[in-house]
Amino acid sequence: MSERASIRDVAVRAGVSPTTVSHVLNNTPGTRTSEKTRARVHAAAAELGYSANAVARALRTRRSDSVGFVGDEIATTPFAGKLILGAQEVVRQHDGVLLVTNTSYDAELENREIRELLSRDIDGVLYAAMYHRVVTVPASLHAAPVVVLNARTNDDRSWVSPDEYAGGEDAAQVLIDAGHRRLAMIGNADPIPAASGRPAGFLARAAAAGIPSEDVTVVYVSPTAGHAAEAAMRLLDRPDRPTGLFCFNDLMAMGAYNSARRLGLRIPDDLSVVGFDDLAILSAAVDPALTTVALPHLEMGAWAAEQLYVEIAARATGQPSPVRHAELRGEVVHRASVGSPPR
Amino acid sequence: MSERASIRDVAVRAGVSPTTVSHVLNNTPGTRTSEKTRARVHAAAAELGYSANAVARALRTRRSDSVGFVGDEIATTPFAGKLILGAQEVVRQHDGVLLVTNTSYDAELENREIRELLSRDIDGVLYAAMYHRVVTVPASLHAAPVVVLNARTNDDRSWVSPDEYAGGEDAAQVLIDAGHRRLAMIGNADPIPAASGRPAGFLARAAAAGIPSEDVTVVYVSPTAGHAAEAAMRLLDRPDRPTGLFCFNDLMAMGAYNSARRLGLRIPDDLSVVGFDDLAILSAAVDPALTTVALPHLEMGAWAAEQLYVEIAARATGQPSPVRHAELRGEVVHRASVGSPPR
DNA sequence: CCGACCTGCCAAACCGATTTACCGGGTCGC
DNA sequence: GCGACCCGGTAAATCGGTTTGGCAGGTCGG
Repeated sequence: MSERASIRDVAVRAGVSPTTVSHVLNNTPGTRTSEKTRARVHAAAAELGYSANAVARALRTRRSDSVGFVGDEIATTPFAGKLILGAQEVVRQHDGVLLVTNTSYDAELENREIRELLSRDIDGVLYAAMYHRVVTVPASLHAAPVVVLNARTNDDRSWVSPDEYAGGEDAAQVLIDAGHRRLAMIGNADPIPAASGRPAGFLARAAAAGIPSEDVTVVYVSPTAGHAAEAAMRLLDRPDRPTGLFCFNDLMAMGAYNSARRLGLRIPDDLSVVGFDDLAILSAAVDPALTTVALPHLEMGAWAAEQLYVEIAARATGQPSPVRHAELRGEVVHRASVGSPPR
Repeated sequence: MSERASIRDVAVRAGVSPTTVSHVLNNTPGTRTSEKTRARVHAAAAELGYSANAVARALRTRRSDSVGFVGDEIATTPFAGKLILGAQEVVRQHDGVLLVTNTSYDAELENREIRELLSRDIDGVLYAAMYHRVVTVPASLHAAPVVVLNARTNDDRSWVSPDEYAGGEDAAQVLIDAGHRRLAMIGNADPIPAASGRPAGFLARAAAAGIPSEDVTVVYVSPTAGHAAEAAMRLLDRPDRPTGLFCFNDLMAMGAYNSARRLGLRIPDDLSVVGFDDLAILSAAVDPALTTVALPHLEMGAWAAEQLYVEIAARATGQPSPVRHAELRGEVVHRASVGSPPR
């Protein structure tokens, strides 16, 4: 273990001082070193398999090349993994490392974790929510660069969230493209951004396609498969039923699937269904596989990490943090639940 | 940012030396300090909101209170989150922090990530697989404490994996308890531990319950919903069909669901189905909700972290690492896909 | 020929903790 | 009354890097 080479070892082997080794290996701007010496240093470092001790460096430079990822729940959705992965790819390019913590919606725990991160001189934090909502960044983070991920905030901080409106538009477009002219949406009655954005986009696109407003229905229910099933039952159990149905999320689409089955409606022959979220495990496994609007988790994670590095760099040069916001559009994943309208 | 109090600030305020502050705050064994002084130090630390800089401490002690979590894929399954969460709870109790990395089954990337972790003086690493298999710990980790998580290894290292045999037993028991006497299993033809363990336990328990061997069938197919559906078709499309069906995993159970539906068999009235994995999103959403054997991810994560800390402590005192192995039993999650056998 | 300036390199300070080694002063035993 | 020992505490070294502030020696312009 302890046989790791230090900068002194490299210096001795190259016949120079540690200062020079540091300058050469870091390409420190404003320093000069002859080509010959540079070569000797590089050779010595390579022979010893030297790589700088990140802890020592962090102590001196007050920069640890590590960023914290504080999430509210990491265990129950596959979303967390995608957010983390997207962020990680960017962090890796910066030779950094991700410190992941989970707060379980527990404010006290969150503060303890944040202290723990701060005591490690992290360069910044990604403050992530597992579903799109409005968060407030804890006061303990006031001094650190922070980007809010998969959420928005009223604090003066950068954030990135899904473009819910565009998602609603895209869902409508899928149905319209398939030829549907009688549409419905089972929405979410909760007061969260997605619950208003998705139907707004859906309605707008339907209107833009010239579908009369009496031919597109939106109902709002509690976001469970059970409530969605009831809503679908009411929506579908009549002769002039919609032929294209957009559900607030994939889980609710499963409720619609069940109701359709009970009513003897085949998907996609009698009814086309579009979901939201792209819970891949679920939507690819059911029969028929569910066409759905994916959430751009990978992209959001990457965007947030990029932005965080921008803010970290700004702070390093003493400039104010450039606050930015983004709403990213998800892609439609075409599977088998959408077809032409009946007859 | 830079207004964080240092140990010197505390020392000045308490009118003592940094040495004493360190002794008091860490309760360093073998040192003596008067009650009065201790009180002053604690008061000063509290007033300044002091907490030690973890980077400086790590540099001096060569112990960073951080452990690496290196996983092969973190984005595609909800398993990763549970493994991480289980580990994290233990790590947190040790005032540590988890550095999460993802290798995407890419050996070169893996080595880069490991170097990155090692350069940060991590205390040990959790080497995690997302599905139970046999792994070999990369050579670059030879000097560090390592516990293999959700996998086993032939290297001389600790590991923890699911008890596949017990899972197979439990699945059989669920069906037997419900009264079934004609059983089948759709197994996995891949050469992985789960593929042999689960059927072995299943068969053993069926035999123990006195079910004649000609009444329990096991077939092995490629682990996809499609292949499982075909297998289910063959298994179920005859009069003496089994009434209780165990599927290698939840995804394959979905295939069986589809075939049952095609054959006009109702679940659980005509056919009872037990899955494996407890992909909660999936199994709770389908109709009927799937009874399944859960994988003990949380518990494995916690076990691995505990064991890692044992090995870290051993190393600190110069003892050899106590290598241990564990196979943890998952719990049966009872939902709605198991009922009494028909008639 | 002198001073200014450049080149190439290094010694020492520093980051913030822990750990080692030691030091006054009081107590105790004899 | 003297050495041994305990008590409560501190100064300085240390971990492994980076950064600051120079310092020889050579070159160049005037």
